[in-house]
Amino acid sequence: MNEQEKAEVNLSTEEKFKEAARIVFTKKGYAATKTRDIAEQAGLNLALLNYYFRSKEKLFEIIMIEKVQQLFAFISPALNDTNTSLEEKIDWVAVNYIEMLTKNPDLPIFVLSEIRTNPERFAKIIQLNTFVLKSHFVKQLAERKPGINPVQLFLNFLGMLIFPFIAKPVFHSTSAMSDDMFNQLLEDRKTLVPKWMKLMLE
Amino acid sequence: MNEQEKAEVNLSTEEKFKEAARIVFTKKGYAATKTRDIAEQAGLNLALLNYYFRSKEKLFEIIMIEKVQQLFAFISPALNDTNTSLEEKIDWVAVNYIEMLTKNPDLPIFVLSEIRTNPERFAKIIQLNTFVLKSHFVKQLAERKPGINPVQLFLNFLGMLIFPFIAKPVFHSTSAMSDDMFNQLLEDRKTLVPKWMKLMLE
DNA sequence: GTCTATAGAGGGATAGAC
DNA sequence: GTCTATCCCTCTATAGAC
Repeated sequence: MNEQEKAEVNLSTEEKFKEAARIVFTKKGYAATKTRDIAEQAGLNLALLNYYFRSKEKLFEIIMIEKVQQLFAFISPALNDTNTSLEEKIDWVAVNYIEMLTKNPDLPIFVLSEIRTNPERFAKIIQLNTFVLKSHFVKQLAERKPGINPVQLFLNFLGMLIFPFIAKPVFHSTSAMSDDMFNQLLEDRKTLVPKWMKLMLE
Repeated sequence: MNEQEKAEVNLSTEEKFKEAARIVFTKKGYAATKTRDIAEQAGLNLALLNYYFRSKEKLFEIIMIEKVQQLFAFISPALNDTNTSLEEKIDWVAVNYIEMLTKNPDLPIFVLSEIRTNPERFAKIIQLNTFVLKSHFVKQLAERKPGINPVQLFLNFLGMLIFPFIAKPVFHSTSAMSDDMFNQLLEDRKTLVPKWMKLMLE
């Protein structure tokens, strides 16, 4: 038994539930997830879930806060770095965001569809103004292209990074593209997206 | 009572259920929708739903086929028109797709998240190869930019059109943007997206 | 902390009267 | 075709033994 296996076995009961909840909630969404699914995934007794987290709803909120952070706050420090140029931000975010999303391909559609289903719940979690829409990155966009709403360019940037992951299930369900082809496409995007963004800035 | 009101009142019971189901399924998703919600929305007795459609699942499939058609097949004829240039296709699709999605803003995230939750179900519905990935549009992209996978450019095009609607709930839940601002942004996109696409083709 | 058993509510579906 | 009443299963949550 290696160190990682030991670590997994030695996870606290609470942490085992959270890890199981991450997997099941992300895959099925809140409404379609049964507490029994989570207990089974965790290999633990169902009654313990309520002992540790009081309710399905409370456990979901814990996971959801994590996931929203992961999706939005991941790029926030880079976007707000006052010491980097617009081009440097674009290059860094494209590569690192695509890598993070490749490891968590269901993350965007999970978070965005749960927000749509229950928007009120998320007003408190997301501080979009601070993190993103008033970021240094958006200020730099506004300076570079004064005639255009910087949100337009920001949407293009995020869209070009995130949309392939949103559309992925369509390719999959139709067998229109193999996993290898899709991964190659994403790998190419790490350099292509910055190239296209810079075209839009000229 | 005007003609339209008459038409609504005179809808068949079956059609009233379908109209109610469109609204509720699209807003909440399959798992979170109760058959009682649909009956209430339709102003009809719950037992009738099963009389007409046998089950929630069967009613959902009927609505889902419609919605998938609406999202994908809407642009298919334009993309497969052998008499129009690449630029003409881009111009037409951008304007008309944004207009259709403005009337159905929940359509993309609804369809894409249901496909993710249950991919098998959709293999039969979507003929992506024919409709989209092997379209005349993609062939034209491949000819224009021989060095690059045309799917990359196609993803950018669809992403720039669809992503704002996917991200809309985020702006909304954070009150980061008013409805008017968002609509103006979409209106501007009808000419901006074609402009950006043509930059990528040079 | 962990288990079994079960309460209690919700939701899909149907029987049967009209 | 449409209604009321209700079946019955599933799911969340808790009581209570260990």
